[in-house]
Amino acid sequence: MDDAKTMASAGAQRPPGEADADRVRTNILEIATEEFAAKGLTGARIDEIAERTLTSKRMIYYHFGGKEGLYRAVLAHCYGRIRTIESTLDLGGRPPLEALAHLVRFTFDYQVANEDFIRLVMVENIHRAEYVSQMPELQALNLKVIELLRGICERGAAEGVIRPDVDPTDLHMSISALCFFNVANRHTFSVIHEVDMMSIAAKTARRETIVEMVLRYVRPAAA
Amino acid sequence: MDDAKTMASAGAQRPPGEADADRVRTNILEIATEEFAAKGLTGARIDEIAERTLTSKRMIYYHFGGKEGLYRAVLAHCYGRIRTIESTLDLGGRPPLEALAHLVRFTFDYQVANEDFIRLVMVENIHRAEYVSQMPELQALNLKVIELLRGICERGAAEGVIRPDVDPTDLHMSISALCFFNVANRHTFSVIHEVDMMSIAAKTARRETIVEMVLRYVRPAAA
Amino acid sequence: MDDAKTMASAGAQRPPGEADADRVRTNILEIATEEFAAKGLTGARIDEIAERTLTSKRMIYYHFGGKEGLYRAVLAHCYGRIRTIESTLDLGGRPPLEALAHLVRFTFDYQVANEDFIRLVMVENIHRAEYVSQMPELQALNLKVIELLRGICERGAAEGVIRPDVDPTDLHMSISALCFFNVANRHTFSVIHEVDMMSIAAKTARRETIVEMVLRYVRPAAA
Amino acid sequence: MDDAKTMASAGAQRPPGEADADRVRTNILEIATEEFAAKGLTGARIDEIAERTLTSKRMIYYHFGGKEGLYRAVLAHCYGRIRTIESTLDLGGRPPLEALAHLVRFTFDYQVANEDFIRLVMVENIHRAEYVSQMPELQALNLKVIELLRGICERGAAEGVIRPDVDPTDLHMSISALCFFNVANRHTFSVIHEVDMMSIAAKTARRETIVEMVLRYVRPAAA
DNA sequence: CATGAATGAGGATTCATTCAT
DNA sequence: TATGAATGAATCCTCATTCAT
Repeated sequence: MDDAKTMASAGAQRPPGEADADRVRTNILEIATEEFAAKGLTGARIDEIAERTLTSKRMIYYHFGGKEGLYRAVLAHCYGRIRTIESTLDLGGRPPLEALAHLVRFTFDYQVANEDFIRLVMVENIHRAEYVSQMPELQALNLKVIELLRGICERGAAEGVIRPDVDPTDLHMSISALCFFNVANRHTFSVIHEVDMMSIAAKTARRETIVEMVLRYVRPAAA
Repeated sequence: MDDAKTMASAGAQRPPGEADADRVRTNILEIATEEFAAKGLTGARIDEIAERTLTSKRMIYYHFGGKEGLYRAVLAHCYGRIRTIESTLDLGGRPPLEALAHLVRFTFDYQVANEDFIRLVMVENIHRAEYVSQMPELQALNLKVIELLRGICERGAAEGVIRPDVDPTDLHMSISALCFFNVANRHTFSVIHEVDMMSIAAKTARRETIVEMVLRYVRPAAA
Repeated sequence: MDDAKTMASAGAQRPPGEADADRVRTNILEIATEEFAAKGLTGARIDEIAERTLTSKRMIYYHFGGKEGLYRAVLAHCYGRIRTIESTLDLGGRPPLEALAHLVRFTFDYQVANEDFIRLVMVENIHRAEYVSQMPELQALNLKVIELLRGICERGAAEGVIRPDVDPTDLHMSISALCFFNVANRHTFSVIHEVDMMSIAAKTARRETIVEMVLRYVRPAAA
Repeated sequence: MDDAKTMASAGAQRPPGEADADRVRTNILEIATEEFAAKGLTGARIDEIAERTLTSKRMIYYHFGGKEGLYRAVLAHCYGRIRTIESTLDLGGRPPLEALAHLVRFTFDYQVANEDFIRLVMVENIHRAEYVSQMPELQALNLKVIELLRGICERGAAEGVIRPDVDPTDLHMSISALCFFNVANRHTFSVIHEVDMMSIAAKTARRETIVEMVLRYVRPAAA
């Protein structure tokens, strides 16, 4: 988020209003992400978004075309960020099971730290993925995480510490499911079951349950 | 629909208007469940619900007070149904691990068969459980499933086939998470990863992965 | 216009709000006719129309669906009126040429008296008949005037006072063109040519020119 | 477009910017004519005009002051063109009736070929000639056609082939009305009466009807 | 001359809810 | 209980025009 701003004040060889426009767009995008995450596509109000930005409602239409265009831009931005962040993951040197545990903890922590993103995915699923399906740049995003998991599985199978029949995509789904639920469904789950899911202790405990679950799942029966 | 009518006018010793009113309420509730599940609380339209109903918009206000009242009634009805259905589960005679596997498969199948309920839970989480928190009858619903799991865990621990430190609520969360994701996030996941999640084969495979994951998680290390 | 009102206060055996609703619709229609005729479809403002009616903007949407729906209703109403009015024309007893002259004068007078209708037709032509083409009830309106002209031509031909090769539709087009121009183009024509087209004298003179032109056109060369 | 550029930069002794400015003005004017003719003054969009232009929106404001200024310029340009074109008409040598027929055919053909102009006149009449009235250069444009008609009538009267009481302006109005209708009202007329007005055959037939009508109108009764 | 960005006032439309009968 | 009509406060969006560079 801050990158654009930093770059703008630094580089400055480019056309005049460009840096400003970028800042305006980024600003709108930030607020819109929060609003759409908080209230959904239908629940969010263009007026409220505009009010919270540094510019006017009119600029939302100028830069993003409308409510749907803004929502699409928010989706694109959020999905884009994961790719970027995933790239920072370095699992190279670790033994397979340790790498896997690290990946699970990373996923858990990322989702906990990015509730907005989780909620946007929920919102998009309420809309039956109607918008991401129409965004070619998001289809087959080919998240690096799948490749990482494939590498781990292959190395682990070679070393005999991971069952050879574990499917990377299926494994990713399990990890995602376990981590996602903790953020997405925490509100109803904690009310219905009267349990705490927000404290650091609860989160840590849950995270380790998930790590354990994943490791036990991939390990060969006799390992 | 017609069944309700038949039953109502047949079995009833009560004043005629009462059965009618019941039928009207049930009818509205069914349509509203579909609409709220399909479009969320903000996205659903009172006019559309009324139009699909056998009665008029006025009746929604008469019986449920308004949009929020109707939404609350829908939540109450859906959560109530789980309790009812859970009661039909008979795991008594089975050995612990078999009972657990059965419970997981039941949970998976129920969620697949009741997408509307899953989506309503998503919707409610988007609203940060604002409505279920205000419904005393839903708080501490004490779902029977927790008791079932506790029984399984205890019997399993006694028999040495389940680790003694498995927490029933934590286990329920894992099962729920794995099953829920399959319905809730199927739209985005299948688009992003270009995988099929809707075919019977895909569902069955996924279900067995989940069973496996849960069983491996609870079994003692050397079992 | 007044019919609905009259009937409503007279008949009164029907459901309660119906007469009122009719009056509301009629009122909106009247104002809308004026506004669309005065400023065109794009130029007219829903707010202004609403302000001039006895009800609110919301009612326009309730009864007519929107700006286009209202415009369509206005077109339907105006075209419908001609049919009705044409039916009052009684040319039966007159000799062909006299009947024709009468019809021309009637057309001229009707158009002069109904400038709004003329302007709506202009507006619709600016829109390339986009709306009337989509109104099945207006296509092949089968205006009675064509039948009247056909009758006149046939009788006239039989009596030898009208050329046998005059086509009724072509003749109608000529009459329409001559009358229409007088209302439709009066503003630019009178400015460009500095002539009066609004005085009663000017209108009468013009009307007789048109009658003359039409009669001379249909008469056999040697008649 | 490119021709203009070539010619401008080639033949010109003038300051280079001037030719450019001319080119820009002409380009804007052409596009604006199309847009105003297509959608009317209210319906046309400055943004759309600018987009279709080779330059930017700013230039419209620079050269024409705004939407109304541009519309005025378009009117001036179109009316100016008729005068120019009318001047090419040479009826001198022909006998009066032949000259008249020629003039009618010319008028008809010009209007068919210049639909944009016809539509602009319609648009201006929708605005009750509000703009042409305020353009001194258009008032009393003294179209040459009136003079031509006066000449024809006088010669014809002298020769006894045209009634002496035919008024040139009135005759012009009749010719205009008959020709104008064919272009202006073709959309509604062809829909309502289910007739073809666009084919070459239909146009030719209609043109000859008009010629006939005009000639019969001016000829002395016994001619 | 040229361009992208910005603006405020206006304009069409929708929504949950209530009223009259 | 039932129904069509009515309402006002939003809500999304568009337009002609101007500014900064």
